[in-house]
Amino acid sequence: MVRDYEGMERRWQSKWEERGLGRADRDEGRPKFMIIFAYPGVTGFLHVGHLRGYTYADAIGRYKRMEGFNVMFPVGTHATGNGAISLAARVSRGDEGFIDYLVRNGCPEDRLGELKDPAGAVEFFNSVYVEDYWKRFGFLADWRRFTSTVRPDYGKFIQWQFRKLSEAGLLIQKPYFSAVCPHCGPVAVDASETDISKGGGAETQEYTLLKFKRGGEFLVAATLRPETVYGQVCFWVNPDVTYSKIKKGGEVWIVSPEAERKLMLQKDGVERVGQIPGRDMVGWMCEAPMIRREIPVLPAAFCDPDVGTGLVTSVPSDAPDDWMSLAAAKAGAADSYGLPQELLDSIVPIPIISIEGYGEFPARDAVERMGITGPGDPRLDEAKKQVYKDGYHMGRMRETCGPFSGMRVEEAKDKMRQAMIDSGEAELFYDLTEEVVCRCGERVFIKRIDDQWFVDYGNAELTERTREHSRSMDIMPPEYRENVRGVLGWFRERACVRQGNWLGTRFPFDEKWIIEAISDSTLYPLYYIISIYANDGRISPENMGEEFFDYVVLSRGTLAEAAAATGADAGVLEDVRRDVGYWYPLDVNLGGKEHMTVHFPVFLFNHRAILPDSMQPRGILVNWYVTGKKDKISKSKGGAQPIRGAVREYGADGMRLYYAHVASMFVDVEWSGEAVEMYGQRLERVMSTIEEALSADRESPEGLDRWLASAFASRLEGFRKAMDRYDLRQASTIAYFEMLNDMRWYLRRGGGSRAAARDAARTWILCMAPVTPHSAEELWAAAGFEGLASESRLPPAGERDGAAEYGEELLKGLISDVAQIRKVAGSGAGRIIVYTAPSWKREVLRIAAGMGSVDIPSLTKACMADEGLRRNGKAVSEFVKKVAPEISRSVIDAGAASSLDEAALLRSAAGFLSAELGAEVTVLSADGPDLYDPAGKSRAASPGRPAILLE
RNA sequence: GCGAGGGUAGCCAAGCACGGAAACGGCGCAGGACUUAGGAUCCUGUCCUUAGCGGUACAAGGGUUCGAAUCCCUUCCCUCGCACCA
Repeated sequence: MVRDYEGMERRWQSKWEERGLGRADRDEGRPKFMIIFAYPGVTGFLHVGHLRGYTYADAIGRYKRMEGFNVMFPVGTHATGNGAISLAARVSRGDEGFIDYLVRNGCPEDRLGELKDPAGAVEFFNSVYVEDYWKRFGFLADWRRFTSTVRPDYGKFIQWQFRKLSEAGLLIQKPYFSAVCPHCGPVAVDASETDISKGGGAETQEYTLLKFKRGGEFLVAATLRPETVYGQVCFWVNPDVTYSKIKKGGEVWIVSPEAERKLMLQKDGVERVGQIPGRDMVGWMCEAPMIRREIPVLPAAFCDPDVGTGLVTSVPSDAPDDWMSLAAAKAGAADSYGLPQELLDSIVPIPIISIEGYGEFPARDAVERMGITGPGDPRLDEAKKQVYKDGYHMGRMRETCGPFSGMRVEEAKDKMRQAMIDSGEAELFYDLTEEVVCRCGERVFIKRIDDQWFVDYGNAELTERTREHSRSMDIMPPEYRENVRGVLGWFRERACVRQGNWLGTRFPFDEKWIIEAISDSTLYPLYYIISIYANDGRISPENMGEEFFDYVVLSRGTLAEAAAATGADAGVLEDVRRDVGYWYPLDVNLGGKEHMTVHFPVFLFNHRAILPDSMQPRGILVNWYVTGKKDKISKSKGGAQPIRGAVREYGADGMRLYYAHVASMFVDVEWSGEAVEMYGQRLERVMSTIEEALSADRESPEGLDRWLASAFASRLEGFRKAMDRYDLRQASTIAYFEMLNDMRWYLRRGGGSRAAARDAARTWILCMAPVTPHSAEELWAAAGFEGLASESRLPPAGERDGAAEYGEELLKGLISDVAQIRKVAGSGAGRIIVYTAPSWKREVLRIAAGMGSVDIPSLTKACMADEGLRRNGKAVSEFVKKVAPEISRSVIDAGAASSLDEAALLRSAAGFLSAELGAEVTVLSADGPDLYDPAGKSRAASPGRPAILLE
């Protein structure tokens, strides 16, 4: 049967909407449950991966609703930053590739104009997320509470958050080094290149500037390896570059013009006082820092004026470039400068670091291994990295390194740098590893920002209190529960504001700053409780000053005071306050694994820093990704399966089931359309089986209805347990596989009583409702059950019937055994004889069932006390030896096995068995008189495992 | 390097926090059923052996235990994070 997914989905979605199922209103008589997922950033279309986590949140919310909770599941978007700005800019300048991407994902061409404005882009995508993704997937969210971080009311909340952080003494100011465009202000340098047009792979490196004294001036070299200063033997200058002399703090420095420009952004009072060609510096002597030794200045072409300061100190022992250039200079490359040969000869490398696997000069070993022969070799870069990496992680300082001898390189590096900074021989300097160009076309540099604000997440008391609280939380997966404490521990100050062309909230203490993207998106679950009042106009942003939130969130002051201070209606204020008290704390914050090191820790910190004990979050749930064939199907690459097309093709329920069941929440899954299709078919089968069950109307074989009820009671119990620990996969296995098998067995066995089938179907459909709600409603309506499945309660736990379950297992086992035997025996049998266990064996099990713990000696003893059994002593003790361990391991349910009349059951099922096995089935009791048993099989018969003879 | 996680049958993937039946499922494959036909559906099988009850198995090797994929130790291999990116 081909179903019209979209029509069916829309039909039920509008029913839910009519009934207001997603709406969450305070109801003090009912327990509440509040769940959110970390809202997405507004940077374009989402892909099928994002819906994985969102679907989990909806399914959990639906389940809780069906268990009687008043559920709040709100949604929103995060538009802070420059995602929307750069998006708008790309549309404005007619970026073809980007516009093509938009159109491919379903953006109507006549709406492209709206996207030229960042605010328009935000609104456009807000609507895409809500209408095309979340509603289309059938989420029962409270749409009235939708909010976005760039809305004015949200901004008021964030400003309040920062006032409270300040109150708690957690806002601090100190200098900070950030990538900045001279026009646009601070930019994000990352692989997505949203702010920049070139250099997304660049990293910020911390150089140590080393000052080499010559007369009253300093030649300034930049190094990443301050630990190598003991190996300095000469100094490199590029003879073809004209260097700048700059004044810096009363000193005169010589650096490249590029470095001069960079230094002006990072140091105070830098100005140019002269110039000098590099050529003129060749042959100078200068005093190296730390070692205070005079070393010569030599020419080297590899000195790039745009890297560091364009001047380089030479440590040939550990720097492949230096090693090659020194060799070249000695071999005559420096001849034209008239340097005395004795001087060149006197320059000999000094071994300073010992690394396992290397000799006394790691640089020499590296170049030799790679077969590098000259200074211009491009592989020198790789050699450099290798030596650096090995040296840093495995090296130790040799005895040539004065007080640092014997130290591990990792440690010596910091100590030596600090020592030189303290003695005034060195300073720090930051630079990007490659050229970075802003979208506006300007070059991006690292700039010092003096009055940068930070949130002090390194605060020891806050850290401790936050860790303490995290211990009491429900955090999944369990590894993360442990790990999060570590993450909280290493968190330090975090820059929380920035300048430039950014969307976001103004920093309340200095309006030139805008609060950055993490800081404004971690306390926000709380705001969903309030956003509804702003959205429907009961409160306006003007009412939302500090006193407003102080009152409604922290219950500070009196209602009258709050009403007077805020200008808001007192009744409304009181409602908001009571709402907050009712809904908070948040029960589950669900987010992708990328949040583990940033969002979740800050989420915990902010709650702990600002809110009282009673409002601390209760749970965190982390979901892993859906990945593409090769790499992550990221938003920025745009190549992922668009959601619109996918949901049309596979159906919302098919995709929801795929997400829920394809793997545990805590592993990455590779997207596969085929797999989704499989789940669609699976769902189809479930539906048609339920439909078949609902239409059943015949008499079931004796006991089978009791079995069905018992089986579904057991499934329901398992389903609840799984859902209660948010194990959607296990729950789905039960609802879409195990229940299906049970029902199919029931029908196959000839079951079909109307009442029993409908009862089971009711439970079954309700178990489907969290993950595949549309299909569930469809079936619910077809069955004629009252109301909507989504607003029904899950039935209470049902009664189990051990004997009935045992009996059906017996039949399944028997069929399987016969098939096994047939397989190895070759041909099929004409007649099947089944021998049930003799009554004395059942008697043994009956005795065992009455005992607490069962072991061989005690069971044997107990059996021998029985006169009837004692007559059969030898066989009994043998049987006990075999069966006692199985009972104690609960392989066998002794109670059920002994109480069931197997012979009667098998005889009554003989017709069924004959049909199933395609052969006449005769049931005999192993202790019957005049037993027909030509092969002596009957001796093997035991309860639960009848003996079989194929003829 | 530091921190974390993992290696399960042809493939994907549960189980491992609380050790107890060759190890949930799915896909693939094989046989059968239903069919004009079937990529649809249903049944059965799918480590070796064998008329079902045996053997060997959960990266490799040791250990603890009556019993280990599950606990401990060693080795090999593979991911991920290391920050200002929701």
